[in-house]
Amino acid sequence: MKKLPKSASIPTLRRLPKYLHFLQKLQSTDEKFISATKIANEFGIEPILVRKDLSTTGIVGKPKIGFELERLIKSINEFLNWHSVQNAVIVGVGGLGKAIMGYVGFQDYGLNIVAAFDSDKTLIGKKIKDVQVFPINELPEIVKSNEATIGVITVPATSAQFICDVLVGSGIKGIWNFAPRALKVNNDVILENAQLSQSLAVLTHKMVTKNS
Amino acid sequence: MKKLPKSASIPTLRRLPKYLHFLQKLQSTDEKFISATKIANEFGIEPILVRKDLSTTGIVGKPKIGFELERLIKSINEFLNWHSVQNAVIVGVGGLGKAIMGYVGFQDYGLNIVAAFDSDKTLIGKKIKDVQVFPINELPEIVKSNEATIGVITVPATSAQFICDVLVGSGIKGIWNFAPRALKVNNDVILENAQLSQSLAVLTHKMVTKNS
DNA sequence: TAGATTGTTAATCGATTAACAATC
DNA sequence: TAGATTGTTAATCGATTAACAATC
Repeated sequence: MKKLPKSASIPTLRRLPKYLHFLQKLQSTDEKFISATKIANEFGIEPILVRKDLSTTGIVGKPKIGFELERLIKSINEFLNWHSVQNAVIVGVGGLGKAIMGYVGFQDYGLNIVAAFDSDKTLIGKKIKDVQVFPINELPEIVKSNEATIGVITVPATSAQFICDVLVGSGIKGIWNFAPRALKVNNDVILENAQLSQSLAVLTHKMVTKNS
Repeated sequence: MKKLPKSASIPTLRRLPKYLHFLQKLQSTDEKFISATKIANEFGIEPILVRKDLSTTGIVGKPKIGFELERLIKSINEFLNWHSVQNAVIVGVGGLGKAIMGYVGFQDYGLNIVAAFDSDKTLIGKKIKDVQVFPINELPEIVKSNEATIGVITVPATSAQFICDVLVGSGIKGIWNFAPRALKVNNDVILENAQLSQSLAVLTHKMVTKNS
């Protein structure tokens, strides 16, 4: 029986994809092992922090040698559940929605966008990078028939909560919210906010205070 | 003499925009005051955490009444430096680049994108939502003549470091990096990573472990 | 006045860092 | 063997939470 992964802190979860990108880049070289020290140097952080993060994923390294590259990549991918494909739908085919629909990199994260939805009739029936746009009223049926588990919200703030409710009502288990609005969901649904403003706030504030 | 804002923790900086969105929504009602308790309830967090965050921005509230809505919004905006306009350039006019160029909401964050750059000759000279696309070799001149301070990187991972170096060499003070690659910058340049994978990792991992 | 809320000070909690034995 | 690196245990640091006097 496969044991369930323990949960990790949010800072750890946010660092793991960074490591993964670096490790995948290394795959094109002929390195077979990588040490936590080398990873830490790449990101300017402490080696012990990398060791802790990696051990959270369940991997065991070899003293003096480090971690086997292939196994480490596999361990992180499995820990994040990126090794299995999750079907997702996206609601809101504006600029950001189109960008997400067209981003092939999500395949690396196991995210498979099976359908898009929008209230704009001129968009319905069109395809953006192989993903077809449907009217909102077909959402519940399409979510169920595709066994989609993740709903991506890229609608304007004013309709975000309504769309969220439709998604959750259709059986969606995880909401990835890009709309600048706080959403309310049941306890059994995971909500992750991905507003660009959060990241921009860190940048602009640090720029002002860097000399104080 | 205006005193420089103290620096805040990253968790605080990431929460402030959320409060701001909520407060701006409240502006359309006739509420003039808001308490930290009400804000906390909106986001399901502790009131004392909101009070600490708000006091970091320098605002002082009134016992029993709360915070004056207008002044609170102003205080957060000034703390994040969103009240003054920062000129920015964006490099990489792919899906995500176009989405960011077309997002009018950045005006609320004081971000003014003055020019875009791409190596694709078929894009050069075109305009996406009033932002013109230029060749990379014109970047230093345009950054300087516009006094741009922020560089947004939406190019593929393989060219991200090269573009970053060009931006920093042109005098850019803050890098907002969307490319899935670790970048190296000088100490006097602020780097903020905004990879979608960071946020997705939190979502997908939590979905797997929610019952453990 | 009584109740609600602020802001300060102290306590707790959790994440990061340090120390070090084990080991390839 | 000696040096480098892992993984465990303990210490430190910083963020969150609790307690409570001040006050509109």
